[in-house]
Amino acid sequence: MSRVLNNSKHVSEELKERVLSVVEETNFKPNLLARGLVNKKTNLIGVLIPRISNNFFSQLIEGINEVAENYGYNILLSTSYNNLQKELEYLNIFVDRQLDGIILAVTDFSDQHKSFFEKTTIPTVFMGQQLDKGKYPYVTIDNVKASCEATRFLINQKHQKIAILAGPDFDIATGDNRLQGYLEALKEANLPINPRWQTRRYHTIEDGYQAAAQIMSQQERPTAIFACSDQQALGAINYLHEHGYDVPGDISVVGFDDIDLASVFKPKLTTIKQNPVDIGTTAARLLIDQIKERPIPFKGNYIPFRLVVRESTKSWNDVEKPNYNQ
Amino acid sequence: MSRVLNNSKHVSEELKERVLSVVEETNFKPNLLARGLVNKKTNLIGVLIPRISNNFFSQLIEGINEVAENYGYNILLSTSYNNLQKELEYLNIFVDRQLDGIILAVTDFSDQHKSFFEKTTIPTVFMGQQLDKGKYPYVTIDNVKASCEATRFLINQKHQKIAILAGPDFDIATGDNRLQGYLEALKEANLPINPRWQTRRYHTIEDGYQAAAQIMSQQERPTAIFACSDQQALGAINYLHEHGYDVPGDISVVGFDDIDLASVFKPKLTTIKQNPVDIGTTAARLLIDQIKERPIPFKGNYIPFRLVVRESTKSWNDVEKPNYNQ
DNA sequence: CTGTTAGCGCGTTCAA
DNA sequence: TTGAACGCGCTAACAG
Repeated sequence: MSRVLNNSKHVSEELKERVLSVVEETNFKPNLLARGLVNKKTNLIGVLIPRISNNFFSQLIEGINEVAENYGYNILLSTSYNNLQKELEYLNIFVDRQLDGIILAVTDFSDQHKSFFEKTTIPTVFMGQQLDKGKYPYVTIDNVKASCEATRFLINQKHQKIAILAGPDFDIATGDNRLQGYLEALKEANLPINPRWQTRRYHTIEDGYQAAAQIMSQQERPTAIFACSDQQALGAINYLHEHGYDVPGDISVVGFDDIDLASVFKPKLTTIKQNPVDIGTTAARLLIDQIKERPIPFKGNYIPFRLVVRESTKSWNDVEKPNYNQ
Repeated sequence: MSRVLNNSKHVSEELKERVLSVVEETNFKPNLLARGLVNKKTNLIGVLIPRISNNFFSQLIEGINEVAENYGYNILLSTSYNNLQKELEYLNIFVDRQLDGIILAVTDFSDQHKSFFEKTTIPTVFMGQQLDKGKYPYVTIDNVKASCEATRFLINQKHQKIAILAGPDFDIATGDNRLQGYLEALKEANLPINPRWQTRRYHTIEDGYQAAAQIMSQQERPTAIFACSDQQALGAINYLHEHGYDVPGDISVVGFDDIDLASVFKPKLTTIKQNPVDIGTTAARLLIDQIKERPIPFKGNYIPFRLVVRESTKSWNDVEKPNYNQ
């Protein structure tokens, strides 16, 4: 029976047919739990992300789902809400449930993470950033480079006073890395670096609004803002509009991600376009390669990005200098 | 051993401690597959939705996840992309994997669905609409009522020519039901019903744009548009802006869902606010009640909604009648 | 109260 | 080539 269903060799045609007809008649379904118990395989991939209701992450999942489906895997989904304890809890659940692999978008990489991944042998792929010096396979865009490019673009547009709304403190990718790219671009152009034009906040509209408020309430104001997420960019623009600034007339704003609505928003957002679905599919393929013990070509897989120039930015040469901007 | 771990009665303190200390030392983890094989329980809930990268659905999942977590369940996530075959495929996988329960957001309810659910005994809760005359437990907002309320609001605003951008043909909730509510409100007010002011399309920005194009290219144009999703509303406004209409100056637009960005968009969207997280938590609780064989009070659970009036609508009395609107 | 054993439904091994 | 027995790791039932 088992031999027929699993396409073993050395089975006579006759027996095969006989078994299959009985299978058909009795509507027999193999018990996947029992099978898993013997095979030590569950055909289940654990996906752990900070939150689902963020377009970026949900698109990652769509990508993962697409290839997982093709290979007969299903997805066990969990969300950490950026909570370290929860994250480790779920990782342990993944182990207990004997999942075949894990795809993970962490923000922070603590010592506890480290010791966890040293202990476990479950194939794992990280998304969103390189971790522990590239010890584990990962898929991401090059955040430093992307951020550098966005900043350079503003510099080419003759902006000299550029603020950045980076991700929260613990977030390496959208915080540290993107801040780094921004600083590199500024240094490269010999522009002054002003710590007061740098904020580290969550990627929400509200936080973007607050960040803009904080930056614009200072004596010296920037002429351009580079927000490390479209959400923060939208929040910032909202603040600017409410306080009488025109975008891009008075201030240019660049976002990050190119969410659905970035091109519908007024003004249409200039932003770095990531392709999260690609990140997801690549991560899933990498994971399945690992599960099947195929050699992995590269630990680090960088997914292309590109700057999409729309209407929220303007060359500083072209704007009539407003008098409230000293 | 088993008795200790499962908190059976009649275990001496001494044995308990002895066992637990060994468990501690050897870092013993029970094999959940073997346990499931015996207990016929997986502590896994299958969630099947049309797509993840839609804020409405991802919030549903967040709600489900929240209560599932509290009860020790994990989520097996699948997406149907509104594809009937895929949907049935996944439902069968859910059965094969012996999930403890299913939460499902279908758009269509075919005969194949029907026969599937007549055969299976897995506890199931539907989200988004009542199905098969309320035979199965479901959680939703009252789409007819909500749509009626939105339309009534426009009527109270003195609009007489009101168009509707409804959901796709096969979609009962955002298509049929919302169209029905719209029609009821019009009849109630003795307003003319114009089939040319009704479209049935997907809930995307692009489709909203196209729908608006279709409606506004006619001889007689409406003065208000009720879009059955914020996405369509945004697309419609985009079209209107591009073609010289002011919103709400020339045309009022009402949306549906109150997505994140509805309040940031210009003009801020008047829309029906659903609470998808509540729908998710309620569905999950209902499902767990069913799994634990607790009696379910109501098959139908209606989650409240409310109309949020912002800036995309205006009383028709207050607008200067433009000459292009005959 | 506790040690032992049967059996959950598979895949695999060992004879035949 | 194939049938039968064994064991995956657990829980439940049965003795003791």
